[in-house]
Amino acid sequence: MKSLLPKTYTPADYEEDVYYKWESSGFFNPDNLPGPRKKAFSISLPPPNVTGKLHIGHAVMLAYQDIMIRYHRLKGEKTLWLPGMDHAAIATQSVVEKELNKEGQTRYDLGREKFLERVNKFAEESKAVIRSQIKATGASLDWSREKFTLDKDLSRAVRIAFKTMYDDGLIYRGSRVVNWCPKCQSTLSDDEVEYQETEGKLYYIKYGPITIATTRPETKLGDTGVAVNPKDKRYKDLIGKEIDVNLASPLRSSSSEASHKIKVKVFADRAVDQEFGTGAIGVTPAHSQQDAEWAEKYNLDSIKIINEKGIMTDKAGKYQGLSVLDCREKFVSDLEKAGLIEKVEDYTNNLSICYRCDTPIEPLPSKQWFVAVNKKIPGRNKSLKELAGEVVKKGDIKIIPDRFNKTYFQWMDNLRDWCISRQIWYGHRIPVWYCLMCTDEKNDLTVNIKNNNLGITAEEAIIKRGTSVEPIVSIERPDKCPKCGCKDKNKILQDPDTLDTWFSSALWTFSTLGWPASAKATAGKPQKIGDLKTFHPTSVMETGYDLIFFWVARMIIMSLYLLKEIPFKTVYFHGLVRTKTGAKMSKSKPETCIDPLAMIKKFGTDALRLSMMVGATPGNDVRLFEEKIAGYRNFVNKLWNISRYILSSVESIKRPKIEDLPRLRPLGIVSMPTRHGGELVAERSGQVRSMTLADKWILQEFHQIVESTTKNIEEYKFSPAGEELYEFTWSKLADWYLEIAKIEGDTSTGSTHSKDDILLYILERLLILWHPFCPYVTEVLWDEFKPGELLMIQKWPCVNDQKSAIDNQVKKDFSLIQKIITSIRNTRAENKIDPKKVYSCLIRTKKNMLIEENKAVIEGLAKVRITPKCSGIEIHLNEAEIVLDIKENNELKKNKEKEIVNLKRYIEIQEQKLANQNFTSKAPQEVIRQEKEKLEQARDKLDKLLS
RNA sequence: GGACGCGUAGCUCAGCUGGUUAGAGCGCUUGAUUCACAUUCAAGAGGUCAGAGGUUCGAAUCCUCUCGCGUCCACCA
Repeated sequence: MKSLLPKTYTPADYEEDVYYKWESSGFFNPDNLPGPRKKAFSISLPPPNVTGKLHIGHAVMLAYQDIMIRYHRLKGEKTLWLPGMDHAAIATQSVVEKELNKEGQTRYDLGREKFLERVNKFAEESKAVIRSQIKATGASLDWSREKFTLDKDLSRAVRIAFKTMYDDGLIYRGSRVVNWCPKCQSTLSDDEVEYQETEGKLYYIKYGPITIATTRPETKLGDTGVAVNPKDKRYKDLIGKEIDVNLASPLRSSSSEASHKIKVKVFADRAVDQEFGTGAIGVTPAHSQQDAEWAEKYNLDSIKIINEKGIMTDKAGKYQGLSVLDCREKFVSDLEKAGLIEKVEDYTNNLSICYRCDTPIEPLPSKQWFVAVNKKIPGRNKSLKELAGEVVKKGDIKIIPDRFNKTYFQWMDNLRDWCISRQIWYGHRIPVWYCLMCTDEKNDLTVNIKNNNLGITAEEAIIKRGTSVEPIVSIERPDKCPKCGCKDKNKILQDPDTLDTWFSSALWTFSTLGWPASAKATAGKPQKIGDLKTFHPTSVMETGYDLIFFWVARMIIMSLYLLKEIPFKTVYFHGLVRTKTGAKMSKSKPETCIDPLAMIKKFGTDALRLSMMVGATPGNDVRLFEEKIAGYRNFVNKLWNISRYILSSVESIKRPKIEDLPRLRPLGIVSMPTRHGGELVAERSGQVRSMTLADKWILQEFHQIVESTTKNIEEYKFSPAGEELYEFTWSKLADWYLEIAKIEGDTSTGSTHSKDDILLYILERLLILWHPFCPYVTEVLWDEFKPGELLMIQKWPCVNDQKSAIDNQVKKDFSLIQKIITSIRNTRAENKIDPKKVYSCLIRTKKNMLIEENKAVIEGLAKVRITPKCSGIEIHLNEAEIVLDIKENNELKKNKEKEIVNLKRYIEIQEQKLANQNFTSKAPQEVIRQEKEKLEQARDKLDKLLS
């Protein structure tokens, strides 16, 4: 054995070297793993955004996934964990824009090309930072397969996906009211809109014969209708009529500028709530999705009065050029002057805001690209939505915890067409081109250039907003216009927009495995080759429940559509990390955030990982704080010292080199206890010796923990797995067995019960069991144990049924020994006697042999000397009576009285229970037997206490 | 408005396919400590399992309602 390990484990001294050792071994790559490994196990890492650094949420997901990956690798499976990062379009672009702003510039100053260079540079730097931070968490990712959503091949996958969908009619360009963020200068999908309760006003405005109520008076300048409920008697006569409304006073000023006349059509729709406001709603088709739907249904005009910058357009008359809020103020004041405001109430409304920048969303009409989710897919007679709902309903994809099934279905059922075009520069540019020679507007290139402040060329602006330009959808830039044959590159322009970042993320499980090159298109299911064939569908998708809609649902949609198979078999949702008081950790309040890297530095990666896993239930949030992490740091140190003790004790008693010790069996087969002439024995170099009760007990407990850990991990019960292993390691192995081993295994006193083989046998396998949870410390210890070997590719222990059968007698007997020891210790402590003194002690029991066999253990651990005769304090256990040679003090007497009262009460309860005929006739025999036994034991004990 | 989660020891949480005198870690109290570990060891105190009904021989666990906390979805203009 090498030099002794230090007393305390200092993670920072080892972790980097260990990771280097793992990575350079090549075993993160499944192709290099030893053995046949027929079964594959794969996880695609949810790609972190290249926006900065790792946060605690990443650490959680990495921990869960690494546990699964390491477990399956140890199980002998072909295990792939594929890393990558997401370009995170808007998020990344806005980080860089902020940097630019600090330098006094905007992206428009740089221009598209220069700006993208800058973002790419930032992304590359960010990737390097994140990569090293991920490594710090111990994640055993196959870096040779690392991907980035903007990689060449992945970008091509995106374009192919787009074209395939376009050709199938599942992607279309349409003019609709979209969610527009005036700050990001882009559309957002419905899922990217968040809601915030805001104190506002509800204005009652006189609309000719009708009064309407609104929270956004300025939009009334674009009203073309008034909606009422069909049952509402107040407005019955007006339904179907068109009314003229003048939204300013003609009295004060005679100039036409001062008045704003609109024509509104009154219609009835059941969706209108009669109770709200006046029961009449001004309808603004251009600036509300709901109103736009009505406009289509009731054939209303749409007047765009707010532009992309949040400024009133020329259609707003004299308010043109004002910001929305300025316009509201001015307009309300004008209305007031004109006497058109009936009243103003305080009102709390749910303001829609951008999930990235919290800016209020401005719904406005725009020509954008959409994914049609309700349209039947040609040849499949199902829509994307139906496809994605089905696989979860049928159970092809299992969601853990299953309550998220409901969330999933609800979202899927209500899903509307997905707006995928974004007006930002960073991302996958839409694979669509337009031929200027084919458009009627080719002569209008100079028109409206002044209004173009979107940072795109005038040509692009016209193309994008134009109506008559035929899109050319193509995977690569077309050489010529398929329609007119024009070959002039300057006349064939690409759509300036980019795709929603979630569009590329939706392809993640397969675009990273070589799709589409690795999937030959055939009439039926695409034929897969290479990695795609081996690793897709992936085994598990592990992510936070906050991504269920953004990402998980969309991956399911895309995989089913493009590959005709599910992207993953199981979805495991972990909870979000919160502070000790349950508050959300938010980037805007750095003081609330736990920095995973700081914790790793302070307590070690293993401790951080355990603190995030143990005590957490799937889908429920976890509260994390330093004391908790420190607790697991202590545990890791305990494991360290257990190993240190075992390894050094083996050496100290002059064991031969570890290699020379009898190998019980090759790893992977637990074979320790064998029956030999009816007696459990250890096999060692042909020599047979009997095992003590403690030996049998710890081996039995160990085999149970091998089984339960395996089962727990297989069933995604990571927290119970960790808890049970923790309990075994600390309470059973360290606190009991090691202490006993010190006594029984002390060969210097003539004992013949050397524990070396059992200790090494357990330690070897225990390190493997712990490895998925705390990879670093176990690997360091393994190296001390078996220098030159790598723990991460050992074989996971398994137990065959026969060997793991529980011998209840062993359990009972050992439990009695424990109780005897504990009760003596307890009595000693309560009587405040000399802790060092060895007292005489008499044990009366039917199991004399048992006491005799474990005499040394009892004497050693309870600090007593067992004698045939003794008087003093009596301790009454169910199966034994103990007399300790010490004088009783008052405190103990009080305790005794208390115990008598408790026992009497308990006996009464048990008697009543057993006297109840309903109980005895209906409860199972086994339960009745147990209850009777408990009653008997309680009575015995009471008798003894009273005697 | 709809759906979901949570409310168990001072704190953070397990347990919840019904049957233990309800568990863990931290904290607290008492004591120990060359001999693996003070990031330790031994012992202890501390809970009418949010409340009220119900089902059952039996409920922390199943059902109903109430209260409190939180989340998601929809959205009223």
